Amino acid sequence: MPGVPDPNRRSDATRRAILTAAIDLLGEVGYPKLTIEGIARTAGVGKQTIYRWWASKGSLIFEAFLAFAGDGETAALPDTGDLAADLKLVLRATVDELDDPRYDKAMRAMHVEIVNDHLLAGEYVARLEKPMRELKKERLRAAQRVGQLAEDVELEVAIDMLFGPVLNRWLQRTGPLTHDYVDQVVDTALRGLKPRKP
Amino acid sequence: MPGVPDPNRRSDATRRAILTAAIDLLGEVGYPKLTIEGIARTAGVGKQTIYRWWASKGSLIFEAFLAFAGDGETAALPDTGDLAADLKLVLRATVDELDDPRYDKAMRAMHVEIVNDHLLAGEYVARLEKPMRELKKERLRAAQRVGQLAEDVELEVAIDMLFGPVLNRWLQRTGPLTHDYVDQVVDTALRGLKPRKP
Amino acid sequence: MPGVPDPNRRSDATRRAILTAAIDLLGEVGYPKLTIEGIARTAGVGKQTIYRWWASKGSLIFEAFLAFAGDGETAALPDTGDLAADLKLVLRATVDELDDPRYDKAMRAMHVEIVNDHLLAGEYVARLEKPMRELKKERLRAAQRVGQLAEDVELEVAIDMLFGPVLNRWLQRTGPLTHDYVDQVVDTALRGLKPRKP
Amino acid sequence: MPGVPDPNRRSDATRRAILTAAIDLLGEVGYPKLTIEGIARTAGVGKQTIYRWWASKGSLIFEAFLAFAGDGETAALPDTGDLAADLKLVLRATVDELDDPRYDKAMRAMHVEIVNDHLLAGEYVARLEKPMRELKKERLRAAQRVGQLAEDVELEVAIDMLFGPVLNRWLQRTGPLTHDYVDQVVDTALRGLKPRKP
DNA sequence: CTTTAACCGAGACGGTACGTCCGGTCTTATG
DNA sequence: CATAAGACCGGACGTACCGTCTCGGTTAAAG
Repeated sequence: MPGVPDPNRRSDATRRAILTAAIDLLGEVGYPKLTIEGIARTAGVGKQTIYRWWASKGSLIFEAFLAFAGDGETAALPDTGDLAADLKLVLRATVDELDDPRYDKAMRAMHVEIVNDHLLAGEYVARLEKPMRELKKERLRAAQRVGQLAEDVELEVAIDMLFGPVLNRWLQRTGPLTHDYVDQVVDTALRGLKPRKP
Repeated sequence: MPGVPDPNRRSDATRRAILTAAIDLLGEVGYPKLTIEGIARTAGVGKQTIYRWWASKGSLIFEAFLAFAGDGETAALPDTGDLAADLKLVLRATVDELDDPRYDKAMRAMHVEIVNDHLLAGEYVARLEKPMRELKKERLRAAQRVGQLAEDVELEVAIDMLFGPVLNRWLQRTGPLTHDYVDQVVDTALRGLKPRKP
Repeated sequence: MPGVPDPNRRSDATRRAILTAAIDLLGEVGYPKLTIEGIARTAGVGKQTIYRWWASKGSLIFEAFLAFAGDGETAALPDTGDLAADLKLVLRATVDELDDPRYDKAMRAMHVEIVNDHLLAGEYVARLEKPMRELKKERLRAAQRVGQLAEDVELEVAIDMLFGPVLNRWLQRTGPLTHDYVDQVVDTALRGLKPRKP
Repeated sequence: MPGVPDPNRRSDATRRAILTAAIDLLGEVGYPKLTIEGIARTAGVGKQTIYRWWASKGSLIFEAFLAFAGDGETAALPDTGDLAADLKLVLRATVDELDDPRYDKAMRAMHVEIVNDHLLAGEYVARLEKPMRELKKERLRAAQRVGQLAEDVELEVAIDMLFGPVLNRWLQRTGPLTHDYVDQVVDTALRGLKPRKP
C-alpha cells in the first residue's frame, strides 16, 4: 500500500511531543492562532512529520484532545442507588472540568473542527461520544430496574435532556456554568415540566 | 471621533452586496475556505471597504447571518392553548430550517466564530439568543397561567431542556434531526423521567 | 490582460532593494545558497512581491546582474589607431572586472542560469552579448578600413577567437586570468598559427 | 581508518546503477529538477548508499559524466599530415557529440557544478581537461615539427583559440554549432587576422 | 561453517526553501 | 472625494528534498 507510512516505524516520543505541543500552544495562543508550523516548532519537529501522520489539523487536535482528556475513560458512572445524586455528581464534575482553561480550550478547538468536518465528527462520536453515552445509558437502565426511572422513557432522549444543556451553555455562553444550574437541570428533568396532580 | 467611520456615509447597497456575497460563498465553498478577499471579489468591492466597516471576519459573518436569517424575527411563539403541540410546531420548524444547506452553513460558521470569541458570543446572545429566549419564556408563562406548566419550574432550565437537544444534535451530529425526535423531546420533558405513581 | 500586474503600479524602491539584496547575498553566501526567501528577507520585502515581478530566479539574477554591471554600457571600444593595443586594453579591463569577487559571483550566477534556460540565454544574448558584439565588430571594421585586419576575415569568428578564450578560462578555471595571457591571445590571433614564409 | 568506507566492499553493480540513473534522469527531467532522492529511487537504491560514496551532487554528476563520456578517452588526435583537416575533423566530432541531447545535458550539468565549485573544477581539469589538452598539444607539436605550425606559438593559447570558441558558443548559445563554423575557426586561427602582405 | 561487521534498501526524522494564498495596510487612478 | 483595484509586507500553508539516522536483511571476509 504505497503512500501509507508504516506505523511500526513511527517514533512514539515524537508523536507525544507533537500532541503535547498542540495542547500547550492551544493554551497559550488559542485556537485561531494555532498553526501547524507553531506546533512543529514547539515540539522540535519537522512539519513533514506532522503531515505524515495526521490528515488534517482537525485530526491532530482530536487526537491531542483524546490524549489530554484521557482516551479510555471507560469508568462506569457512579451508582449509589440515588439516581439524582449520581447524575448531579457527574454533571458537576463535567462543569469543573470545563473550568480548567486548558481543557476548555482544547475541547473548544475540537468542537470547532467537528462543526465543519463530517468525518471528524463521525470519529468524535464513535470514539468519545458513543462510549460515554453507553455508560450513561447503562446507569439509566439500572435506574429503571430499581424503579427510579420510568420504563417507557426513551434513553437517548433522556441523556440529551440531562447532559445537553451543560454543553450548550458552555458552547454558546448563554449563561454561567454552575453546580446549581446542573442540579436544577437534573431535578427538572426527572420531575418533568407538567404540573403534578395533587 | 477619529477612526470611527461615519455610518451615515455607509453605502447600503455595498453593505448588502458584501453580506450576500458572504452567505453565497459560505454556501459554495464552506466556512474553512471563506476568505475576506473572496467576499470582496464576489461582492465587487475593495477589500478596504470590508475592513472599514467590520472589525473581524466573525462580526461580518454574524451580521451576514442576521441579515440572512431575518434579524427582527420577533414574532411571538404560537399559542393554540396546547403547549405540547405548540412546542413541537416550533421545534419542527427549527429542524426544517437547519435542513436548508445555506442556513445550515451560515449558522455553523457563526457558531465557529462564537466558540472562540467572547465578544461575539456576547453579541450573539444579546441580539439573537436572548430575544428568542424571551419569546419562549413568554409562551411558557402563558402555559403556567393555564395550568399546563408547573408553577415552580425554572423557565431558563425548561427552555434549555426543550430547545437545547436539537441544537446539540445538530452541532455534534450525534444523531439524525427528525420531527419524531423533537416530538419525543417535548413529550419527555413535559412528563419527566421519573415514574408516575399510580 | 488579467494576471499580469500593471507595471505602472510597481514600486521602484522595492524593485531596487530586491536587486541589491540579490547581488549582496550572492557575494555573501554564493549562488548555491542563494534563495528567494533570503533575498526577500534581506530586501525587507514579501516573497510575493518577488514572484509578482519575476518569472524565475534566473530572470531575477539576470536583471540584478544587468543593474550591477551597468545595463547601457554602450560605450564604443577605444580606437587609438593601433588595433592590437586597443584589444589588449579592453581584454585587460575584462580580466580586471572578473577579478572583483562581487562581479565574479554575479556573472557566474547568471551563467549558471543561462546554461539550462534557453529563454534566459536568448535574453542574455539579446540584451548583453549582441550589443557588446556589435561594438566589437565596429572596431574590427574600422581596423579593416585602415588595413590592420584582413578584408576577408569573418568578424564573428574573429570576435570569438579574441574574446572567447578569456571567458573560457574564467568559466572552466583552466588557467590563471592574467594580462600576459590576454596579450598573448591578441598577438597570436592577429598573427595566426601558421608559419610565415620568410 | 574509521568513517572511510572500504572501497573493496563497494558493490559495482549498485555504483553503475546510480551513475546510469543519474544520466537517465538528467535526460528526462533536466539538471534543475535532478535530485538525489530521484536518483536513488530510479536506481532502486537507498539514499544513504549515495551519500556513502559521493561527497556532493557535483561529484556524482562528474563521475556519471565520466562514465557516460568514456573516462579513458586517451586516444591520440588523428595525424594525417594535414593539420587543418585533422583539427576540423576533431572539432566536427565535438560538435556532433554536443548534438546528442543526453551528452548535452550531462555536460551542461557538469559545467554548472564546476562554475561554483573550485574543487570539482580542479578535478575536472585534472581528469578530463588536462589529458585532452596534452593530446592536443602533442598534435600541435607534431605540426610544428613538419612546419605546419609556427615554432614560436604558445601552444596553450593556440589550443584555447582553436577549441574555446566551440565550447563558448555551446555554453552561451551565442550562435549555431555547425561544421562550417568550426571550419572557419580553424582556417581563421591558422591564417591569422592580419592582412598578408602580397 | 559459523560469526560478525559492513553494506544495502527503505524510509522516518529535523530542517530549509519552495511557490501559493490570504490577512490587513497603504496607494493610486477613476468615476 | 469615495471607492475598486490591487501592490505591499508578513506569515502560514502543504510539498519536495536535503542530509542524517535507524531499522531489518543480505553478503562476504574472518575466525
